[in-house]
Amino acid sequence: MTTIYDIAKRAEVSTKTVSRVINGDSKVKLSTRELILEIMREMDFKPNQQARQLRLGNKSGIGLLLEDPDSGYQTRFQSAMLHAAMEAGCYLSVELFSHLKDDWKSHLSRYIKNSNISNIILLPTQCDFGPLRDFLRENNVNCALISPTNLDSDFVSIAMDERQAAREITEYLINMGHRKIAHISGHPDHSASLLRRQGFYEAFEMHNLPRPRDEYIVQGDFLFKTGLKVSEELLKIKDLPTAIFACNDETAAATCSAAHKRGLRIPEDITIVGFDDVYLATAIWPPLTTVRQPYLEMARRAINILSNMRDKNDNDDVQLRHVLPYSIIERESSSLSPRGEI
Amino acid sequence: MTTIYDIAKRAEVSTKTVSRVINGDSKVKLSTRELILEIMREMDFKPNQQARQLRLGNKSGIGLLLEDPDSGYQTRFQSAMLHAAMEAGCYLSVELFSHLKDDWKSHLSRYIKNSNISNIILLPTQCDFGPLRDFLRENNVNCALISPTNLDSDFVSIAMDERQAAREITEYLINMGHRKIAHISGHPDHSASLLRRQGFYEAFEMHNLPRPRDEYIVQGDFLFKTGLKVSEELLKIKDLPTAIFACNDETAAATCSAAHKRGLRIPEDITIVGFDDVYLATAIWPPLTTVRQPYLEMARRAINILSNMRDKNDNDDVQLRHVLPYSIIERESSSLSPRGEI
DNA sequence: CATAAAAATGACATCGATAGACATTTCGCT
DNA sequence: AGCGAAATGTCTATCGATGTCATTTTTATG
Repeated sequence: MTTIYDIAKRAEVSTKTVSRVINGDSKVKLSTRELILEIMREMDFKPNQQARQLRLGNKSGIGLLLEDPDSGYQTRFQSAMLHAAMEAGCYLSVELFSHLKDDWKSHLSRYIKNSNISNIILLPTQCDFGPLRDFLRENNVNCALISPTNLDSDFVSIAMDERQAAREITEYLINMGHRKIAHISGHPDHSASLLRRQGFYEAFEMHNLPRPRDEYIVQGDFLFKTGLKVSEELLKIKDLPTAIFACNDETAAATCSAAHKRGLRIPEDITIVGFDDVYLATAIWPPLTTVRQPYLEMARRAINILSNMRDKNDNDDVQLRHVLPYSIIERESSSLSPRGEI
Repeated sequence: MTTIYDIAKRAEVSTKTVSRVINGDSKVKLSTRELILEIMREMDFKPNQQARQLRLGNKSGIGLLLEDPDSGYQTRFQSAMLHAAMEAGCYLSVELFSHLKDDWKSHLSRYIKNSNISNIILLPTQCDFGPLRDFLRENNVNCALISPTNLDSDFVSIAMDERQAAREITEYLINMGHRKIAHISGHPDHSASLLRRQGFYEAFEMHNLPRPRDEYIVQGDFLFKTGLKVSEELLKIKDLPTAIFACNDETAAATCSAAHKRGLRIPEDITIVGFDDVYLATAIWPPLTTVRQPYLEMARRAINILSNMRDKNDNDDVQLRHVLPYSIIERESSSLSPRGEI
């Protein structure tokens, strides 16, 4: 293993000077600096992080807690985070974690210490679990909360406007001539479910249209399986809706399956739109019209904030709340209302 | 920060004894050992890994290189690896990595040094990239190769029998009465493509059936998009096959889409089967009959081998080649041949 | 050219845990 | 009581990099 001693010897300087060069510390004569850099390159020297961080005492790792790797939403975020980390030249440590297990504290504290983590990114719905936030706060872990329901006075939150997005995609349906629009909502404990449903209703209000009847509002929970069950029920209604806004893409995909099963053509017979824009959205037929979460942008924001924070001491001027723009992605699962009338 | 000094003080023993307990070193009286363990638990003490590994000089991290997080296969493996790592009580560091970029070496060497990696799990097709293997070998990184084409005398390989699985699922189709069976093969550079196609042909030979005509064998590349294109072509053939064996689930899903588009019912009009059993397989309608890769079993094997290897010095007795059993998962995308005859 | 000020560099202790070489204590047993 | 084995302690060097403070070299100025 190459150490700064080897470099120092080759460069005929002291280890301290090499250290100075590594850390861009005080003034080192240009010629020595370049000589040392050249030698470091030649010998493919990378300072030992263990030793460095032992001495400096600063933890630096960024961790991402994943609850359910089967969820398209979490998968998408994970890959966006990995990309963003690569761009930023830092490393992300991904860990499966569930706050529902009763030994979550010891699990987490082991993880933090072993992986030298001082920054953690929390996804919904863990980002809203109070005891988790408190535990991390007590352990001096910085957090970035992705789309939290409740803000935190210490931690940065990065989100998109779920309600507005839901309103906008509903308005899109209204503008396509749809009036009989159903909604399959998400898990009642997730705030996103509420926000998306609120946005859905708002669109009707803004267009001075009556709210869809209760029959058209059914309860899902973001999962494909449940989506399949409830959408099968929904499609048994005699007076079928002409469009369905599903709380997320998994549910929308399930709705497509249910529609296919009943021999309904999409979008000719029924329009189906989703939310999130996960991979699944383009891996089914027809590809889903949906709301694209700004995954990469959110990931970049999170990674940059967290990796800059450790440099500064004054974290006071960090903007705590970030809302990033989403976009509506129009694909082939939606079309004009078949009757083309109100 | 709690150190062994704090523990020693509280337990009224020397740091040496604490160290002995931590490392299960020489004989420590049962009562003192338990006292110390109890105090460590109480004070939530975890030995500083930086210091420990700096002293011991043994790298320990296990890394997983991901090339394409959009691939269901890689996603599945990743989540299996995370699970297995959690079970084994170790940490997995996931990193996006492409051997196609020309700075892959420096990227990798930075990664290895920064994350303190001494074990890496390679998925197809990176596990067959010679220069990568050599580079890791030179850097004293232990590897576990998942489903490699070519074995390695230094590295463990963990695989399933792709050819036999392909044969078996084809036989399944034959036994269901299908004779006109098409195959969409994978990317020509992946050995899995070849193996799966060979298995496909083998099934016909074993049943003394003529090989399907060339028209029925088309070239895909494992991707949904390509699958959509080629399956659309395939379904234009006048004499349609009654079953299609797609090289993987993404391609099978695309084939389902193409079939839906043409108004074909699955499985009534056409049977479609995939390979891999990724999430997508159950997130489309109908859910796919497919071959299940033993993800978790392979992950466990890989993690266990790698994390045990660092304990022993004699790696000579490690079994180099592991072949794990797959299974055929029958779902609703397949049924008896519509004509029920030969 | 002398000399103070500024710039560049070096010697050494230190971070937390470990281990080697011994010294010392405790304990069970005859 | 006394012996030997087991248990534990003391002291110190070490891993690789960096902070503190002292020292050397260079530069500027009268």
